[in-house]
Amino acid sequence: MKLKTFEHLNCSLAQTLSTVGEHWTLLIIRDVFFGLRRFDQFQKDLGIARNVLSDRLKKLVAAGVLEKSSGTGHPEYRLTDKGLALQPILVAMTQWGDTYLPDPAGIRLQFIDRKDGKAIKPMGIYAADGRRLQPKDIKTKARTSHEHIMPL
Amino acid sequence: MKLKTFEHLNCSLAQTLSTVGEHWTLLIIRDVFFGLRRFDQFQKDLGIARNVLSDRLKKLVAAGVLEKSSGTGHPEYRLTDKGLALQPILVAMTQWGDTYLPDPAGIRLQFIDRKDGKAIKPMGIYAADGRRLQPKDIKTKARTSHEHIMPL
DNA sequence: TTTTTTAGTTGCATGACAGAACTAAAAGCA
DNA sequence: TGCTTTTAGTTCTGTCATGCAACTAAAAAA
Repeated sequence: MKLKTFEHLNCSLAQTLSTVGEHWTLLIIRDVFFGLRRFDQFQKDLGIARNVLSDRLKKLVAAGVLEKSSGTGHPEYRLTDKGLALQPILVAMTQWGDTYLPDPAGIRLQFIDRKDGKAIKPMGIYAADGRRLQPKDIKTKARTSHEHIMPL
Repeated sequence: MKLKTFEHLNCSLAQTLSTVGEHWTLLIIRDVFFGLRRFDQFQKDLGIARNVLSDRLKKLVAAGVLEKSSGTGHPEYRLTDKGLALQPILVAMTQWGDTYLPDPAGIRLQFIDRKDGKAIKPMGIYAADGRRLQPKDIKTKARTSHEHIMPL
């Protein structure tokens, strides 16, 4: 039996996971944000099997998250706008890991605003006027049906 | 060969993915945010295989993301603080899906601030003073070594 | 008590992944 | 130019993970 997809759930989170939720996928994208561009760079950095890497890169290009350079020379992979827009997800996951699964030796890395050299505002959910919101402060309006305390 | 873990990468993103990056895991957590509490509710809502659901719930409890009610009565699963802190990740993934993998019938759901009924500020990366930052506006300081344009 | 619902576990078939070996094109070098 | 090395994959094999159905046991309902 094939691996079940999430498409039967009409849910934006499920759609996102169908695109970038497979094993290794977000780490490959991280590497591209890091500046890596080529097959062997990803392979060596992550220690991923070559056949799996090949499969993931194909799917990411097909999904419009990565762009593969065409023409002569060795292929290079870059983020499209769609791929760049994943940045908040990656930063949020990184900060969660830093907080709840810390390295005993200390914080692994910090995100810095180039302009003023200060740390970015921690990822979180903010109201239109800038107040920080907690899970219970939020409700959702669904196109289809009912409201929940905090449905996703 | 076993499924390779990400622990050889000393990276907070990899640590997070080791905890919540498996197939189905984030959708189960979404369901708990939704208010679902019990085994069969998750199973019916997601259509996940029962053995896999059983495995994922055990791991999430062991990781401290979910809490299983003890004592008499049917077991219930709830989010710990560690689990509640995943909310920004879920919202960011939901919004990315809404933007880049939209439902032809329109936006699936919106996140609303209970206090004023307004939509939340879109997930993104903000400077300490509130400016919105783009990928190239950010650098990182790593404990270990070099700086990158936007390493994660 | 009997029945039904809930929460799992077990067993099997197949797909997905890890690892190594192989191939072909591109790049570097004599 | 020809030879070698690097890069970017593909192919092959064995094993793990997942999907599905059937089974069990405890709790709840009747």
